[in-house]
Amino acid sequence: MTNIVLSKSEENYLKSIYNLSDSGSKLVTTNSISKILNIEPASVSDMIKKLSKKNLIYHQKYKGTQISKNGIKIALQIIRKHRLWEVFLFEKLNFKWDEIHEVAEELEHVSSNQLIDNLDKYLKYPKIDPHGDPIPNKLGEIDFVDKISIYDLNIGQKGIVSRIINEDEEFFNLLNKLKIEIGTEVKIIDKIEYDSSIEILINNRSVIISKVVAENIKITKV
Amino acid sequence: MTNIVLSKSEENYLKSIYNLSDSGSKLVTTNSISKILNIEPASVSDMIKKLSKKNLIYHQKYKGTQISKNGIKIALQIIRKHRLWEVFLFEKLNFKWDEIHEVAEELEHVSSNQLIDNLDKYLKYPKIDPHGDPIPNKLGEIDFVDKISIYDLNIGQKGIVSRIINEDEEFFNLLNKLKIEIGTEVKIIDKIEYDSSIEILINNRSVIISKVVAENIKITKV
DNA sequence: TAATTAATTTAGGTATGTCTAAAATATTTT
DNA sequence: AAAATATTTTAGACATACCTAAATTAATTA
Ligand SMILES: [Mn+2]
Ligand SMILES: [Mn+2]
Ligand SMILES: [Mn+2]
Ligand SMILES: [Mn+2]
Repeated sequence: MTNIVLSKSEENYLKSIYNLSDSGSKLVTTNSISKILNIEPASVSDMIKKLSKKNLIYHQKYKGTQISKNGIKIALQIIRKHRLWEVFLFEKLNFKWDEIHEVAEELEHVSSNQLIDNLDKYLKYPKIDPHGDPIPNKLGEIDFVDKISIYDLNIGQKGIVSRIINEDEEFFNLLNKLKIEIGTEVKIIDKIEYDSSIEILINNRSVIISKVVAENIKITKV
Repeated sequence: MTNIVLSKSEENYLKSIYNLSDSGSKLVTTNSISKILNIEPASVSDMIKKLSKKNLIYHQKYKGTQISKNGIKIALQIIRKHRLWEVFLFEKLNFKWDEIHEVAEELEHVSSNQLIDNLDKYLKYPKIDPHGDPIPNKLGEIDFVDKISIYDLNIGQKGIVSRIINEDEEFFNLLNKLKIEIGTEVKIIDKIEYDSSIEILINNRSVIISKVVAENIKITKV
């Protein structure tokens, strides 16, 4: 139980690498990390060396980076903290959908196990965060996640919105406008060939959403 | 309303300088800052230069440091955050008296005005933290604080415990053992000349506490 | 396959916040 | 008022986490 202490930077890298790797399965490129963290590739190379030395990732020069078992464990704990804080901000402090992510990005680095476990209990052990993302438990166990988006449905099919991928403010504004939230039922009315946009039915209103938007809204088939 | 962004270090220095200065009235020595932050005097000198340049403190070489009006304003906001988080941890997350300070020391540096204002509202605008210290409001206004300790009472006088100065774990353990908390009534039975300790009555039990302990428990005269 | 382009790493540099050792100044003791 | 001691500052280093520019390697295109 030797609890390694990582810097805020190291934690952010680890979380990003985990997210980019599809839960640890894929190799991650230096450039992709650079883009997601807004840090130059040269600096990413530096940090990759550092995390490799700590055995949190494996790295082959010029080939790519893979997160280690231990790295995954730590990444999941950071994600757990991030999502629990998001629940807290949303449910208890009345933050809006698009306001929680940025603050959680800071709170996730406060390092106290007691803090996060008591918060978990206080929130009654939530299974998902306000965007529908699953919250790992204390042991790092995490629920299955819906992989089908609105874009994958056929005409006539129905789905319940279960997860919102993108956390941009712009995207949330659009969802608010469309009155789409976790639990909303959608039905595919038409698929428009011309620009791959999709006509859907929400609460008996018909709207057209672009392909990108449709792909960013995961659903459970009904 | 140009909100200056300070580093965690700068914030900690500013808070310490404010605390050491008796709310801004006294000059603060480099050594005293060094001791309280556990940082070498040479490093403190460096930071003093930095904060001076930002006009948060005034400094005369070899003479001492005074916190500026602006510095006080910022220090009070950090203290506000610290104490509100302590209330949250104590009341909502069931932390013990002696566990809250360390975690609040980290949470106080999360920089979101919305976060702290919503937290304040959620906690129903508490006036004091779990140690009895007053919480500055959004404008930095702070209530009068009791300056009389148990040690200052005469034999036969009564007081209500209003504030606990020291935040050491050891000290809290002692208070728990003595069953002293905020609101407890104490009455001075005797003053023991030999070692300046004091015999007091708590809930009809008589105990003897040392001078140091008596000085660290502030009271309101009854 | 050779040339070009893209991705990645290395080399060398900067700001921040700390340190130790030495110099400068202030305070206390004799 | 010297001398001794204590406090504070300066000088020079170091780790962290970034950067830009150049070198290396890989991938793509001609
Ligand atoms: Mn988020
Ligand atoms: Mn983060
Ligand atoms: Mn405290
Ligand atoms: Mn602090």
